[in-house]
Amino acid sequence: MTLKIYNVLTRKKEEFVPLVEGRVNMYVCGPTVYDYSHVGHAKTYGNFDVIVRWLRYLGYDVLYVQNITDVGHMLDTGEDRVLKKARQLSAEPMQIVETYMRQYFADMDALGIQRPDISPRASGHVPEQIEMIEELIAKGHAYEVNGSVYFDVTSFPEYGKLSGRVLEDQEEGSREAVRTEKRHPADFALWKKADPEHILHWPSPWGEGYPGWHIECSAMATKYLGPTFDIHGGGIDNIFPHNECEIAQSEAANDEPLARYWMLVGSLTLDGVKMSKSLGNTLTVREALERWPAEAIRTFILSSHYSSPIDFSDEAVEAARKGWQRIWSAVVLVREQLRRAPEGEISDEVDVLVDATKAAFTEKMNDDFNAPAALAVLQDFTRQVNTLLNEQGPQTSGSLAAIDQLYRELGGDVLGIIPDEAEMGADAEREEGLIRLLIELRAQARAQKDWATSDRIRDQLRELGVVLEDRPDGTIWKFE
RNA sequence: GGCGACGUGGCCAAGUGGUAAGGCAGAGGUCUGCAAAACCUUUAUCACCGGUUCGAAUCCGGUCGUCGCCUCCA
Repeated sequence: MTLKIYNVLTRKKEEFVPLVEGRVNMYVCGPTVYDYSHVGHAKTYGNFDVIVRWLRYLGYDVLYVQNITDVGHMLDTGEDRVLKKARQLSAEPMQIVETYMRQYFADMDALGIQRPDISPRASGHVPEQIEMIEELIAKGHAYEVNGSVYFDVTSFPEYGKLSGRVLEDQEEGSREAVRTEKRHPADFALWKKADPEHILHWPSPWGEGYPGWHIECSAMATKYLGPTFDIHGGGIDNIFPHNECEIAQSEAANDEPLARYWMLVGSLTLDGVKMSKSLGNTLTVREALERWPAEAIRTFILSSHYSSPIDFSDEAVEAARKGWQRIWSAVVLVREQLRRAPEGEISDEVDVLVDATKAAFTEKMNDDFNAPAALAVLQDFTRQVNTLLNEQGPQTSGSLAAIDQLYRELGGDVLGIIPDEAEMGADAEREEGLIRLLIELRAQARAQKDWATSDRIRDQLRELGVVLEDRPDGTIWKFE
């Protein structure tokens, strides 16, 4: 069974063949760190998180690079995003960058998104960027004007091959000052001369200045992954001009294809409207996490294919949360029963079920990382597990362990929606002991048909976020 | 105007040639001291029109509609 990936470059689903057997070099465009990350970031990096997890599950040795943009990303007013924020807060630009970069990692951590192997920062790779720009000038792909350097798009005939845009169709940009310097309206900045008030700047062969936005990705990808690597990812909204410019720069400088497979994820809208900094309708990851568990947000993100756009709304996330809860409840039940299960080998029935589930799940994920279909496999599995536990007496420890293991692998390691253990505080053991004690007392009350006491314990625990469920074989509990 | 997606049951969403996965919501039922959970049953011919084919949600053409990008955004 082989992995297939939809390659945006060829607009076809292709069999994945890495450059070096067993190894995957991968680059994903990262965020500009000048504000809190929002749920759009959660989708993009959550999607790639599962993609990387699946590649690793398949046994690939993955090197995952995701940049941090901390300089050069301009607003349409020509201002640097970071500098603008710094001025607003009367802070050092690098202070802003540091603050939001830490916050970005904290937010992604909270969502269970595994960190990239390398998170290179643009400001830390200025020499590499200058070097690439010099190479481009030397090869006739770039030219200098008044201390700024622009890429000459007419020198790269394949410009537009990713996004399908043709140069002649492009309308001219609106930045008058910039436009007059450029030979062609579609030419883009590799290096910008620093204005006197622009406090973030570096010396270069063309005077004091700073790198353009696109060049960082080309320079850093080349540095860490080589001139050609396996997968380049990012959000579909960056297909033009950013990704297109990356290809032009890298391929013009290195004389080699930049990436073999391009994977772009669909955008996220909020209540039907595209979330954007300029519109101000953003929902931050921290805000979302105050309302839903990380696993529920992940489940929502994974409930449609990575390449599709999704609409974030209370109802949609809530529906996903309930769907996730169903799976999680089954996991809790399995683990609870495992504590006191009779020793024994795995039953034939469970053995077959687990194998079939794994095979179905693998088939879906290998088909261009079809997480929603894989999730459905897990839902199907859950229904069968519930039936088994409810209607067929106690299962052996071998069977329960196999079921638990499958949840850990597919639900935990791959999809990241099944925690290893229920999240508990520092006094976890004491807390669990207290809950079990209360359950025991309640069992005594129930035996004496003292429903008042019994219900009081259940109701008050519920208020504390502990849900009790009475089953024929005893009471189980879980956090809400 | 150009480029690119998309339009599947009440909602979300898989499925890209052989008579429609899954989740949520709804209805009925089983179980239960009650509750919760779970399980069972139940709701679609795939925007519309035309074409190709023995056969299409799935391919081709057209119509209508939604969205993204073309300017900062993951």
